[in-house]
Amino acid sequence: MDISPSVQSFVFHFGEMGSRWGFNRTVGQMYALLVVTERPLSANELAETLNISRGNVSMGMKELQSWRLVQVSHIPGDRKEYYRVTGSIWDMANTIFEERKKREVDPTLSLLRDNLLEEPKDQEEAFALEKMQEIHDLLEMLTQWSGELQRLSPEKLSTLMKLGAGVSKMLSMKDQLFAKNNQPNSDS
Amino acid sequence: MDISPSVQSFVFHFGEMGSRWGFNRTVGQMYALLVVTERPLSANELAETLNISRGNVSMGMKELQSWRLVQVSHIPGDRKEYYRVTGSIWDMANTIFEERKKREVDPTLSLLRDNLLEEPKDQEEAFALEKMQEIHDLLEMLTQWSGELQRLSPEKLSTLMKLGAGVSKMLSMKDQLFAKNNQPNSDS
DNA sequence: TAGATGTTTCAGAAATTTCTGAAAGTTTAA
DNA sequence: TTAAACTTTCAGAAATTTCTGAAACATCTA
Repeated sequence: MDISPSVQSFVFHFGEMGSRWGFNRTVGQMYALLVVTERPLSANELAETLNISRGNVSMGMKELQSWRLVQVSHIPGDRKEYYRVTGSIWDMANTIFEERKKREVDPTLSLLRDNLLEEPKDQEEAFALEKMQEIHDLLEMLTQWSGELQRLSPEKLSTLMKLGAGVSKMLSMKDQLFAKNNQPNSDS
Repeated sequence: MDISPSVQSFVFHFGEMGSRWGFNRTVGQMYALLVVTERPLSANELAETLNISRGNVSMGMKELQSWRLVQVSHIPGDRKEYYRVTGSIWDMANTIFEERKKREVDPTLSLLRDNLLEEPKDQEEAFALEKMQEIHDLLEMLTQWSGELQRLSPEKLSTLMKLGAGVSKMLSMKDQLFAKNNQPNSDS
């Protein structure tokens, strides 16, 4: 398959960046190509277009499926498997965040929690545990926060974004509002 | 230097995770050790404690300094250089986000912007450009948003976090507030 | 059942990244 | 100026990751 120069630069760039997001160069390229291509592509098309081996494509698709970023689809009367991305760009970002959280943050939280059960034996250990506690709390905050964002629809999110420098403002609004009611808490 | 088992597990874990955050195993270990150690450590102490070469420590400190995560400090009457982390855990998270943005997101945005200047030649290219536009917009949103968060004090952030499932609720409040385009209204 | 058309697997080759340690460089002090 | 105490550099060794391609496997059809 031929690709235009801008698609090519996009694909190469995401190959390089891909490693930062948890997959290797060729997997990043395969994903990028699928993102910007409307119709599903066969493994052979991917291999030829990107100049990589058929086996590599097979492994890459397996990995992207394990990330829930790619699905298989079939064309009636054709035995080949065709691949396409799952969902929108927003879904893509959500999925990547979620998977990375599962793979990176969750194990870290679990290790920190285990360590925090110990009693410090001396001043040095107490300091270390204090720092671990801080990291733990920070990660929990981020986790909770990102969960919130994920549950928002893209439309709502966009509204939120457009508030621009307003997050801080929103906070004081919230204070104002709840000052007059009596529940500062919005648990459900 | 001797380290307790929990510190050891912390250090090893951050060594493994470190690569996800943009630095390699030993750099991750060095940083983790500095985070949980109150007093500054010399290069030799780092090398001995982590069983790595002196040269590696030198390179690692250089890298962590380029990330603005570590600073050099001196002890009067001692010619050695001692290293310690800069700022709080919150500062650490901010710095890492900021640096990663600079290294990963900014170049991507710039590439996307360049590509988006092109006129699509056919339907396929139009689709590709559309997707690139969506990614561009998403990244801009995230960039703006994270800028907001960074400007918040940890205290305010904590308030925001405690809103818990309230972000969505807050949004509708905001709609209510601005619907009439006048001052806040105390009904809920 | 054989053969055609596809996919997956995985040993080891290739590429890349990381690490070591010796040599070179720097700074201080006598 | 020399020496001592320290740091940095970098060639190439070691470790790790990625990729290939041939063989094994799967499925369908005649």
